[in-house]
Amino acid sequence: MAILKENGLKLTKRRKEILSFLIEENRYLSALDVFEFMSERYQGMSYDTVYRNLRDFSDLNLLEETEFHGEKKYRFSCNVNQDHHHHFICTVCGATKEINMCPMDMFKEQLPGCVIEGHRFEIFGKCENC
Amino acid sequence: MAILKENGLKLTKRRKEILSFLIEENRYLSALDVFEFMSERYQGMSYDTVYRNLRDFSDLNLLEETEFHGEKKYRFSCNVNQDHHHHFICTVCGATKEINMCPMDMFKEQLPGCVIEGHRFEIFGKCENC
DNA sequence: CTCCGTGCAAAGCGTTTGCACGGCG
DNA sequence: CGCCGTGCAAACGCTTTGCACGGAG
Repeated sequence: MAILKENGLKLTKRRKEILSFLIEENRYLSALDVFEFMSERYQGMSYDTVYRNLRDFSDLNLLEETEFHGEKKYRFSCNVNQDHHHHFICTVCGATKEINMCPMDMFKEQLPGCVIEGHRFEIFGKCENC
Repeated sequence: MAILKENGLKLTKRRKEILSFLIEENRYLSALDVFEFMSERYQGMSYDTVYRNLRDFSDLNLLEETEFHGEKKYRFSCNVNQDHHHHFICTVCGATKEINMCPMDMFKEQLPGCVIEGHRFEIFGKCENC
């Protein structure tokens, strides 16, 4: 949590709770998911605060951010493991499982003239609980 | 184009032009891209018509649909090659290059209890023209 | 001549922003 | 006590929908 202070962000109750919740849940959540959880604890909790904080956390690389295929909303998940990895993602509950294989390791530059800036590899499906 | 008729869609001038444009461009385009092109040909061309047709084409699997990472809008590209494949995608112009390697071939089910429903593998970067 | 396709307008959804108050440090 | 964080409200961008007219079959 020290990272927050280092970047000039104050350690408010709401921030702590949002982060704790994401760490505890350990899966991809929408802003609405977080908002609903927070609303149970703070009456009058506002959507904007959730968004702003998720955005701030994400900018500090505390979170992983993705969009499920065909969905237009952002999904956030707390990034404890800083190593490069990919995910199996449950499209029902957002649960993730780390996949250590990276297709880029197998993929030897067959793109003459192109500058590779990033990649994305995600497996979607239903986890054992859904 | 016969597919349209088979599914009860009429062959209108706008439809033909939208499809031709997508085939000719051979890259991921936003609805706005298509709208702007169409507007040059038909004054009074409406956004809704573009959307409706892109949606219809996509539902008939005539198009590939994706969202660039961090973008909230849909991108469409005409799917001539029906074989399973992945893409290098230029984040500037939307140009694509087919990648024949599929990471799922290397990936032997290490996800006990999970039902795999789909996957996504995309490489992002700049193409030789951008 | 009958429907489907279209343009127009408005609504919808998720997200972002401006402003003034309130609480952390 | 200064400034960042927050709630409220409104705006935003992209997409979708309802309705009545117009064109394809």
